Amino acid sequence: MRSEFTVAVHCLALLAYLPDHRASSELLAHNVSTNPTRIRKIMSTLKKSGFVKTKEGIGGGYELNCQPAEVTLAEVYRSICGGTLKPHWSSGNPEEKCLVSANMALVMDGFFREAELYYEEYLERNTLQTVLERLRQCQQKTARGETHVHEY
Amino acid sequence: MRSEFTVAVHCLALLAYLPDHRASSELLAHNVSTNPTRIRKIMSTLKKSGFVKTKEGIGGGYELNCQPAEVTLAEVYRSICGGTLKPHWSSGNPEEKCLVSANMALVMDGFFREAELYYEEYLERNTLQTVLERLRQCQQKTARGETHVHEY
DNA sequence: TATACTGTAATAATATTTCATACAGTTAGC
DNA sequence: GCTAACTGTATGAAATATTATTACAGTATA
Repeated sequence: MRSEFTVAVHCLALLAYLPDHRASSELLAHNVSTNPTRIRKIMSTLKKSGFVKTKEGIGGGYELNCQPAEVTLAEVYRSICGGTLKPHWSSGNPEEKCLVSANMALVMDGFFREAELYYEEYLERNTLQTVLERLRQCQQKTARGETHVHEY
Repeated sequence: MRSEFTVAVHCLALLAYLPDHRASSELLAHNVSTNPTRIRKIMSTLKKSGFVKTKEGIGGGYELNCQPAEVTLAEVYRSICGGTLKPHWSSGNPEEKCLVSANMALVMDGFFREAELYYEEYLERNTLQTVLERLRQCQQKTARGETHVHEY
């Protein structure tokens, strides 16, 4: 579920990076290395949260609907997979009389929920702009001085 | 992988809770609601990190080897599943010429690694003692005034 | 009206997680 | 020494979650 967050950030970053800030699900899918259906599902969620606009029909696709410097990763995270840091599996058994077994699931839920807030606090400090900056830092490291042909 | 953390905390908390701080993998497995093999694997890791002592043979089992108030959840977390917050799936394709596609995996890795530090920072503030306290709070809420028979 | 899109459902393929079984090695007590 | 009750670990099966594929209805453009 957390890889959906990666995909969402990737798509938003790519839209921010592209000169016209627009792309189809097929183009996004190829760039992300996944399939268009997955992209459409995730972008559909991002649309509901207002990060992108969509246009159906010929010449349609997805268009960035926000300022890269103003959208934090925490907002994207919550939109896509907030509350998913706790594991699916739960420990103990509520039917048991033992204090530990009966309540451990509940207690751990609390810890995971609170820890997630700290997690989000970090994401809060980073925006789509930060992502673009880090991408450009990669470029400087791997191909200092060279110019790339960008094949979207 | 993060549910292993839950199991580890559960086992350590139970050992801390039990009067003699000792239990076999079978007893732990039943209390946690899982199988002894899983418990032994996790406890084996906790042993290597020094949180518990083990004794093989008749009358053997696991024994707490630390002070509940001094062991933070962050230490347990790192012992069991540090570095597992980033998803298995990676976005993009390093072979692509596009800056975004080529480097997104690397950039997201960085974010996940740093976010995990914030996550651990929260766990740092909580110890096995905290877990026991929260368990007792559950008891107060659900069965105020009643005495429980504890069937380990 | 044909074409190129999104939105979404349904299902297949794959990967991960959890469980079950088995057995070698260890220790204690008889 | 022998047996019984443990841990440590390997291996494979079962259950579950994730990702990919296919299909098609709805929409906008030319």
